[in-house]
Amino acid sequence: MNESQKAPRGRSREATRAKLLDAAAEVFAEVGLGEASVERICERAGFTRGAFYSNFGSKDEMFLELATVVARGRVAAVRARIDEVSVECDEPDVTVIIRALDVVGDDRLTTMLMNEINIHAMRDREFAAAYRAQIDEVTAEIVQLIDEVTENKCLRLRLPSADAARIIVGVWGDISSRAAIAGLSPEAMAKQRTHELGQIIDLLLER
Amino acid sequence: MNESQKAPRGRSREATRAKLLDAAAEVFAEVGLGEASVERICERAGFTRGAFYSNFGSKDEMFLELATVVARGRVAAVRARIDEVSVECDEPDVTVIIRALDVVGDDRLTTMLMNEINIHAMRDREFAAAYRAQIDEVTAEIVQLIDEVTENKCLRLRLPSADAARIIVGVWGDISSRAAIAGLSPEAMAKQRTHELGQIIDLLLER
DNA sequence: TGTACATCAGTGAACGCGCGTTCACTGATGTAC
DNA sequence: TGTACATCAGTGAACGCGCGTTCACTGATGTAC
Repeated sequence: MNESQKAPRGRSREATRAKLLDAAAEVFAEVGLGEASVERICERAGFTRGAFYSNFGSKDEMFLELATVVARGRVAAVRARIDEVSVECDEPDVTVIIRALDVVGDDRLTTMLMNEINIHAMRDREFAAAYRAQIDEVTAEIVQLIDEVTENKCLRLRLPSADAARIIVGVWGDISSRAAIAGLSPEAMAKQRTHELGQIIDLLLER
Repeated sequence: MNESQKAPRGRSREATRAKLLDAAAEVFAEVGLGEASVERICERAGFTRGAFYSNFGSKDEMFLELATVVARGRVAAVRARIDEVSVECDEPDVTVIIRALDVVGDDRLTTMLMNEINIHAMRDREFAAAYRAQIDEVTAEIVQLIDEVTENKCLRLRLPSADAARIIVGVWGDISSRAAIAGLSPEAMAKQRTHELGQIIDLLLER
């Protein structure tokens, strides 16, 4: 409260950066890195192009920063969700895994942005290395979650949990992409995801 | 032989179109639709920009045509490969499915192009409809193949073959993407794909 | 077969628009006395 | 508390480059006689 009364310089600069990054996330998702103009990003954020270059070195540099922020955010979101879910039900069910993956904000636009980041990683070896590290972190979280759940419920996997996690993360991405292409509503998207992830988890479990 | 002696007008025009499409496939894969310049495509194909606009209405129009050609080619390749494999061994093994999927030319660049097409489908509803139809065709081929193999070998699936095919196609795409990001050599890529697809197929089979 | 003409695929110069980027400036915020 | 100055986040005009697209032209190929 009393922090926002004055809005000190550093704070408002941070806010500008954040607004520009948010706007860029949308525009990059909508039209891709190449077609996204700095003008369009700034317009959406409510600033002029000067503000952009006062905060970022170039369009590409900003894309890399955004990609890092998004990837870190994703790791944090999954981590937070896992803690939350673990607290909610101290005797976790298998569906906990699904719920943990149903990260907030994993909608059409986010899927498109993730795909854009993904393909950029294919094109830029240096960026790819950093990006893979982030993916590995997410996967590691899922591994831990799987181990926790299977142990608690005395379930057995048909594959090492690392492989299982990799498959789940991969299928998760594929489901999101197909849902985005199909133009499903957020609810339909969530339902489909739950169903298909459920199938995969069933497959992964020993009968 | 005697066909190429004269190279009649229609023929050479077709060849020009094909060269431009091939070059475009590479450039779109390398840098994406937005960053790909008509100049760069023409340079690689060995033509001037005039030739481009003599053959295609615009850059976007060409991208759509390319996407259609690639998708059709993919359907044809899987179909051909399936026939080929079926003929080779009249008592097919499960690995037949894997071999059928290891379509020729499914390398780094193709994966990047497929991802580019994929994300374009997320952005363009009309194109998405046509694209989904092509994917469904590929999936239908896989369904048939799975049915054939499982019947011949008296194997049982833990899921309806339609779901199994969808999972296989999805995982296949995910594996290709990760391999492209990891910058694996074609051989390493193929090996990884075989291994991971093998895992999935094992999961799908009743023990 | 040879000649005159028609066709048209591909050339390359030109256009003008929009882009990424720069920079001199402004005015709100923070500081010193 | 009030005043004078310093700072610097964001403004907006300007630049020039490269792009997508156009079009008058060329010369190789095909056709008619």
